[in-house]
Amino acid sequence: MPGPHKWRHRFQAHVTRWTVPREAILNLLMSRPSKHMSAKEIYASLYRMYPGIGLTTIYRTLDLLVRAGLINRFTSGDGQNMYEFKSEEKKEHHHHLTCIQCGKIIDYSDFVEEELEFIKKIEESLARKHNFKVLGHNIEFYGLCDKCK
Amino acid sequence: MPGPHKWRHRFQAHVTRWTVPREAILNLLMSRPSKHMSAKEIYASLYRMYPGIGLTTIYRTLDLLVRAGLINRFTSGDGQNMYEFKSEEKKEHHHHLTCIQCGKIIDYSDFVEEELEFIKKIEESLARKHNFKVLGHNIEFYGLCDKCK
DNA sequence: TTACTAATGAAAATGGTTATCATTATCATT
DNA sequence: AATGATAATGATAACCATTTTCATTAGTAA
Repeated sequence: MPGPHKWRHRFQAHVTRWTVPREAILNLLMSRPSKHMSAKEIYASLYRMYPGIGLTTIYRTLDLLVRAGLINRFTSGDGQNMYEFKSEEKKEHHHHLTCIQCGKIIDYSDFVEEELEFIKKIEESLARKHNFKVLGHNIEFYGLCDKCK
Repeated sequence: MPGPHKWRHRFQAHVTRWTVPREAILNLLMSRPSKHMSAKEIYASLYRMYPGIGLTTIYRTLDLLVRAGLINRFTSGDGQNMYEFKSEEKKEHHHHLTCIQCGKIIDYSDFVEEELEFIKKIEESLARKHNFKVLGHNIEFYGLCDKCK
């Protein structure tokens, strides 16, 4: 039986049952804010304490957490999805810098104000022009990190 | 034996031989600027005129074209890669709007000037701060299109 | 405590992409 | 134009992240 949890209620708006795997996965992601992990990495991290949790459940729970808005999903360069806990603080809004050589991912969070302004302008324009409801965005830069240059 | 081609020389800076499949694939992408196609769609489109071209070669050639800077690759919402001919005209610089419901992709190219300014600022900052050489970026919005709202 | 059924996990399936390798075709040289 | 070295091709199998299936387990309301 899983215990109480800060996010339990928010999560339960999206699913009916609060279970051990769901708590474990959410805890793991929360314990490392803005740390990117793949489904397999999460599986491996949890294996010692929860050997019973299967990869399938990891995937299903990550889907739920994304839908509940508690974590972000983004595609790393090599085709697999990465997940990270979504902080509520605006100052931690950030994007990713991916090295196309070694795959290293750097977070950056400069120009957040300007970016938000820019994004807002675009969203308004898109809504007007294409009658499109913008729900989110991905901004990502790629290139070569210091070691791979 | 493949024929002459506007991009032949540019392409050959990256590979040694100019072949029929390479010409066919490049021609197809060029004939539909800013049309997004998956490897399979390209395969299907070429099948009537070139039944001998295999999917493997499509993938390999697309890689080459991306490396040669002649086409763009981006990941569509459902995980597969999409390709489009990269126009040289700055005015055709654009990004994508993906409907998370039906998968429809809309190009938009508003605020290009502001965006380029914004991007440049970020790239400079990243280069300075992380000693990172920015080679490109992806900006993508997702949400609900008019039909799926 | 019970009963309902959502959630789980093992295994198999799926699907896009990549590796292998024998065969073919390009192109500099003859 | 013919040759030959080897880059490129294509059929097949392999790969690998993710999803589906389905029998079993466990949360929750009663």
